[in-house]
Amino acid sequence: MKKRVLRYILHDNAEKAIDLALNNEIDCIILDRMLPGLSGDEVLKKVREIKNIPVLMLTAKGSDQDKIEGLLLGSDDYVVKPVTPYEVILRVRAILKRAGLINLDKVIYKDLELDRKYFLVKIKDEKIDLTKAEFEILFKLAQNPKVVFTREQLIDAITPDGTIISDRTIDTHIKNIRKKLKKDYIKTVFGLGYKLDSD
Amino acid sequence: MKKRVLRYILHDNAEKAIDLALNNEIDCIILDRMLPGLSGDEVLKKVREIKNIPVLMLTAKGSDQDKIEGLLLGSDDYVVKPVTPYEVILRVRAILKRAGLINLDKVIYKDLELDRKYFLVKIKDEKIDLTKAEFEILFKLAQNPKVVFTREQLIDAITPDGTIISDRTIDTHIKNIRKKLKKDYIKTVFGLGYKLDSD
DNA sequence: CTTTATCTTCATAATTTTTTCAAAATTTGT
DNA sequence: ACAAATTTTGAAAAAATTATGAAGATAAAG
Repeated sequence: MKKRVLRYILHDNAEKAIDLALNNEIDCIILDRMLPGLSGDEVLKKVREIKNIPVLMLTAKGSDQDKIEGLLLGSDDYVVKPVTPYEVILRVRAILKRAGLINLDKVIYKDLELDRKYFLVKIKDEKIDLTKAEFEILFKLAQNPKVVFTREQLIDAITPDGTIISDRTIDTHIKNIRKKLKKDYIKTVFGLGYKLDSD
Repeated sequence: MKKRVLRYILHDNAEKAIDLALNNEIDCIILDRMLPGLSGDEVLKKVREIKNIPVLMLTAKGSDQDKIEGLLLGSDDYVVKPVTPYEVILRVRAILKRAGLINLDKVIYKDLELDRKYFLVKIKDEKIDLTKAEFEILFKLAQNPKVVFTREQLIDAITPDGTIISDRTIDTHIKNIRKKLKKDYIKTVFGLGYKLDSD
């Protein structure tokens, strides 16, 4: 899949938002239902008449009736405020995946490339064979580079439910991953865990 | 996360409070259960019918039954009076964090930037490596710049429960932090402790 | 069933961090 | 300026954490 920049609209003026949406290459719209001027519903309708851009509807109202209305109008998903920024990100990712704009099974970090679909690890076109546990750990790290993961979090990535295994096991997996990727992508953060970072 | 002013309601009249909550951009409500006029529970119910604003319930009743009631009605947290102002602040911060309105993991002071999520310290885009104890101390100082912290308070920041370690240990940590950040952000207040301040 | 690969644990070595200590330097109040 | 109290600092001991090789346990494959 071609690499691409994701563009989005986040605007406090309805007319301008519509104009931007229709006249630019936009991948996703996060739409607040309560805009000054036109309502979010009207914006959605106007945009949809012309272009079929994925839309995440954001609203303060929380009744089921509202949910149904919003989805019927054609928004691709619907969240009720207050909502954490992280949740919004998750929803947008899901929408973009559905629309085929991004591939969540693939992660690239520097010259490292992981693909869950084919269970493949490449480093500059050179294939690396990792075991399942090793792959899952590296994938989790690569999904959020620079973020520190505790051993417990990494255990969650390799055991489905709350199976109980020792923290030391993660150390061993990390050791083996490091040996297979010659360069040391994984940095240990003393007392906390591991992260994927070069510096 | 965008910087923003936090707005709150603290009012002695239930009807006015409801009116204010519904017709203004409010981020959080601190609600006393015993209001003249309508009860706090009723206010909460009325507000929640329309808007989903985070609510901290404040009450004199202390039975478990009350706690359950309050939470069921939809308040996000619940404290029993008497309560210190500081505790209220802590609770509100926790609520706002949960609601995604503030990010407690990040602190910025002048050209100093701490991020707990990435366990990262930057000073004007230059990364600094701190140990866990050093990070916790600097984080606590940076969270409340200009506030003087005793060595005992700083010990609390690096030891989970009341582990007993010497005051001199803090001196050493401060020394090491100062060495790593070249500029001296930390000012010692003779006879009291340390604070983060330039003047 | 046997063999092989993978996962996990364990013990020890290596590393890093935390804490203490004591002498030197600084600050404060008289 | 002096004495008392407090802080700074470098060095070293103590504690905690991580790396590693080897070996046992488990699962997968032939």
